[in-house]
Amino acid sequence: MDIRDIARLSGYSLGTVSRVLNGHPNVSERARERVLAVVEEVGYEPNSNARYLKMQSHLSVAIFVKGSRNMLFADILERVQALLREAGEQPDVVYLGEDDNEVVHAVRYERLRHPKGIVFLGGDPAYFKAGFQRIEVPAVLVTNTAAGLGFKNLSSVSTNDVAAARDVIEHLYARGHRRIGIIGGERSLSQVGGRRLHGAEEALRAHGIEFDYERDFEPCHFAMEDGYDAAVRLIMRSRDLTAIFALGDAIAIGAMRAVFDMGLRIPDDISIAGYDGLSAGQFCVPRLTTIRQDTRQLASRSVDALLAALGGEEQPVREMVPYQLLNRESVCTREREPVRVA
Amino acid sequence: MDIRDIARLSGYSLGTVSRVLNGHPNVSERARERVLAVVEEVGYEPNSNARYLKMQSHLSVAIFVKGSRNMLFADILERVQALLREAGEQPDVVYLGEDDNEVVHAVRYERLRHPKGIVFLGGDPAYFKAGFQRIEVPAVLVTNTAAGLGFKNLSSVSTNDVAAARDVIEHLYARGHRRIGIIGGERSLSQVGGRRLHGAEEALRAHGIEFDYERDFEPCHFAMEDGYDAAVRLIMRSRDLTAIFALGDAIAIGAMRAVFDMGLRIPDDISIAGYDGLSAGQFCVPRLTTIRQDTRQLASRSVDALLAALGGEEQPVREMVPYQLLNRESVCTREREPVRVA
DNA sequence: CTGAAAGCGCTTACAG
DNA sequence: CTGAAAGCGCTTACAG
Repeated sequence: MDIRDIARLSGYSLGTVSRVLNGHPNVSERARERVLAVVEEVGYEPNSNARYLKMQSHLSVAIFVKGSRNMLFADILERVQALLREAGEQPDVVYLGEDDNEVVHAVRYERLRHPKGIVFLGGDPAYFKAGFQRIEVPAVLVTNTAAGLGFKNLSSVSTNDVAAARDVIEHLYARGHRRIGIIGGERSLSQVGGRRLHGAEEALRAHGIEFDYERDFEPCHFAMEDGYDAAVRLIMRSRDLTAIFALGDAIAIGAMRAVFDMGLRIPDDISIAGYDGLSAGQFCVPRLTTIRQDTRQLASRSVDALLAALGGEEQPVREMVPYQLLNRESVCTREREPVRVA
Repeated sequence: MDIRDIARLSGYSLGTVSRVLNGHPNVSERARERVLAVVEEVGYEPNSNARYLKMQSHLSVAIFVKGSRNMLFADILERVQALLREAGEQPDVVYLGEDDNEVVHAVRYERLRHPKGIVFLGGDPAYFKAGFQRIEVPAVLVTNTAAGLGFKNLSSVSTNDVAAARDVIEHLYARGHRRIGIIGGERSLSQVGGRRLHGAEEALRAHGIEFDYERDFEPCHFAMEDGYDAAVRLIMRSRDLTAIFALGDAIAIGAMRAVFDMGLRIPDDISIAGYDGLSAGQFCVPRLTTIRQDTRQLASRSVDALLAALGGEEQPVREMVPYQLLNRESVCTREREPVRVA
């Protein structure tokens, strides 16, 4: 069943059928109705390979997701897909490992399939800097920033990680915490973890506290297992910590269990703050105090930016979306230590 | 840069270049080397649309995932994708809502893209029964069974939900629990929830307990939020319950928080058992007692089955993969109630 | 508004 | 082992 059959069945030529199918203006109402009726009746679907071959492009947009078990991305992905579908796109999603180079994958994909646009859920600006000039279609980086990279076809929508991390530290500091440890991510400034770390360090310094990376920081992947191990290492090493800032909620949840297993209470012995606002955080005991990234806006602004670019808009968007500190139960106010007389 | 350029540059004809690219036997070693060298040098990548158009099919396999926030599926998906890639496939993943009809989507997709095979992560046999005859390529249903449907091109790899649920009840019963409530899923036998429910009911009956659906069952979606609400409703209604079997770990985690919020202790006042073996379960306090579905085997057996079918194997596989009851901390032994003298 | 024709970039019998 | 040719199912100038 191909377009020629529809032409035959409808009594019109192949060209006219194609025009109807593609919503071109120059077709009579009669022709349109007739063709559509036949299409409907026989359940015809155009062959996309022929279509894209002829049009020299893939009609679809590709979504690269960095880490299939990242719940934050799962959440955003769900919305991005729904939005894209509403806009008539049928997105392709490709999963990558947490440590994969998304830009290398995208370059290969673009050559192979010629998508009309790309969205990156997560990504490292360092990779973009190195290889993004090879990709030519509009793209948008979500949850990380493309500012300063200088690519006209790369938008970004993210949370202000530096400011949000600073807020977490302020929150902790205001509640009397002075010995604060941090777990998660790496020190690389191009990654989200690195920027959160940076914001935290700044806030600490503003209060006259120099953050000691050797003693009070443990890098780790964004997973519960890793958070657990990192928390154990950190606490064993720095026994006087009164609070831990986990750079992701999954990490925080693992850390909470670690603290419990070490016979310590949360938040009384050690307070814990997370980052992301995963829904799981509100089911923890105690509920996790954290930064809520606005997945709804992250998704909708990203799709808006991509659609605009697809529509011919030349100016990329570099947007930060509002976040919110969720003050829940895993952080307590620290009583001032009694002054000890020597 | 297309195949004609490669022909020109290599001094061979277009047909020979194509044969080299596709690994056909009838090409001289000289030609192969020369062509490959040129391809390498100019970085040529064949146009997949032209290729698939000509070959009348898409070279890839499609993966339909029912519910993008389902961590069990996320886990299986990761493995399935890796395995497929190792086998040289570049899978397409399509996300569906938890309540979508995956077969309708697959039929449409097949018409449009002609994948060479399909894997369904989750799915309702009732939908397959109604519409799967329209799909002609090999497919495999993961985590649910295709037995009894009679489709030669549909394999399935799943956990024996009936038996596993029965084991959960036995576990609870052996620890003295007699008043057991169940939350999650629906009563429809074709869905996994329904089958777990069925297994539980059977086990209870074997001990002379008739399960009261009106009083002791609360259906719900497989998410923490829903588990929370369902647990509240159930406990309010059936105050004498000593244990709750949540038909999914996400549900269980929500239920644990609900029990806590109602001022009850786990497992002392109410024991909770889950199903799935999500890694999050081991970070709960207390750690969740649950059924571990073997995601590794679920993934590898599914890919094996699909690859075999793609290779010409005509006999579909209908396989159950071993599961394991993880006896952790959320279920306690119930002391026998003291006999009350009237 | 409509039709006839060219051509997108490949693969694969068919000859040789 | 290699080349010339047909054709996969579409879209889109070009005429009319």
